[in-house]
Amino acid sequence: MDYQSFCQQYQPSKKELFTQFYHFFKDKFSVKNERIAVEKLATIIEATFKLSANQSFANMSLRQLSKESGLSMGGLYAYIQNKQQLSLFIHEFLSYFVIKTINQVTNNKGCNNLECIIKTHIYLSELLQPWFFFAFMESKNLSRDEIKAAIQSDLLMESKLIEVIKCGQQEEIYSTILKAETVASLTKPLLSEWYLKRWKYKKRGMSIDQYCLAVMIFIERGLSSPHSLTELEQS
Amino acid sequence: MDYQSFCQQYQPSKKELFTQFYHFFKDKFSVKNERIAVEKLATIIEATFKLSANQSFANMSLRQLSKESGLSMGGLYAYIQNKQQLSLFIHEFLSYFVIKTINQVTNNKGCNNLECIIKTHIYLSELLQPWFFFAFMESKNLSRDEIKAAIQSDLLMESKLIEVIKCGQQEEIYSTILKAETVASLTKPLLSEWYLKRWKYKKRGMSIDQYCLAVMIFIERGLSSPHSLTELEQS
DNA sequence: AATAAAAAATCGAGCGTTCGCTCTATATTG
DNA sequence: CAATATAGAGCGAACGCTCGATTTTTTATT
Repeated sequence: MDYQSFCQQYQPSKKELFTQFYHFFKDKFSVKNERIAVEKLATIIEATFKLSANQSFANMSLRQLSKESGLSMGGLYAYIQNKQQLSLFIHEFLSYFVIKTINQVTNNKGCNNLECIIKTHIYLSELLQPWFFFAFMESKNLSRDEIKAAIQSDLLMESKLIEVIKCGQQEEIYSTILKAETVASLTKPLLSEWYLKRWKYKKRGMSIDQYCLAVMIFIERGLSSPHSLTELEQS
Repeated sequence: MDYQSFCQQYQPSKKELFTQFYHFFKDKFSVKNERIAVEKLATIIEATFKLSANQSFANMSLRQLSKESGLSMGGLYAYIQNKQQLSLFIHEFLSYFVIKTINQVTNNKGCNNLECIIKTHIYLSELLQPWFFFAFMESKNLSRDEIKAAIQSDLLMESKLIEVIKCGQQEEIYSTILKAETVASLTKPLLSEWYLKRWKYKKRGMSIDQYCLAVMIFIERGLSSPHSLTELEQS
């Protein structure tokens, strides 16, 4: 599986994505016309990502947002009840969408190896990069319960990682020096790295599939050389 | 070297730290009495960390800050010219302090191996955890030039990592499958992980030296088992 | 197919509040 | 008693948000 084939199967169009978004929070919007709502929601959310990336969500004013998304203040408030709900919408929908996609992928193919789980997450974070970036950087606005809900996709990911690592350890493909839980915890920031520092790898000319390959090598054998490993075995 | 011995040599007392802070920006403060200034600066900066961690720097009002630090609005403004300068002070001083300490450590001992560099950074980020956390999460307030200055310590760290990895590759201790630059880029988020998710490892009962050991094993050999490596060599 | 009535969607000036910040009066210090 | 440090009410600006007026879209009727 490479990024291109993943896209063909799982990449939603903008319209599809925000149609799902609309239905997920349907009763919260005063706008009943789906066609209009989906279109406006897309511009609002994308404007939110743009402004938040530049100046953070807290520093973004709703006047700026209304200007950037081409709506008036009143028009904006047909889609949100208040500012912090906008942040909540993004967190909640992303968590829902990630969980859904991960379950889809792991059910469809026999996705019970480390490479598949890791690629799925990195590919997904590429498709929804602004969402992932926002969710990581703007979690301060949430209450305790809201955080708990938004973190579910993260916990699912971690449990999937632990599962396949433990499996590999039982089959003696993987070392048991480090606990599976520890390896999973150290793997996660390698996944976040891709959507947090995307400009860095773009600048460096590293493609997403090259990055995935590097991460896989890094996790599965690190810096170990044939030479150094014989020493390790002796100790 | 373990954390305790690092602390004995490099941990500054609160007073020492903020005395350095005071002198670094001396001409920017209207308060001339060092004893008073150092004490007040400590409470202001620590209050900033506390409030920013809860609600982000942007959502922190200066009225909250003055209350939390026990000063009036006027008193507060004897130490800062404006709100965003407070954020800038923290970024600039941390960068200065990190560069200074890394240079100290790498000069004192022959610190030319990966373990020493990595431990130095993790230990330092433990000593100054709120500073590192703040610098990571609150970089949006800075202008382009200010970012460029604040990022210097990061670039120094990366270049040190690349240096020792290349060295290990030349000595054939380390594999050359991944470029040293790539390994360094993947190593950095493992260092950030410690100060970004510190509660997670505290909850799990993992000490800082256990974490360092895990990171070293992860980087130097990943999940490779004796069994799997013979396969790798054949391919 | 044209048109009128009803419903839905949008507008934007205006409300009360809070913000960053200032400045003079007061308290503290050497 | 100077010089220094702090207090906190007050300023204009910008904030989140509301709500009656207006425009756009849908529905009903000819």
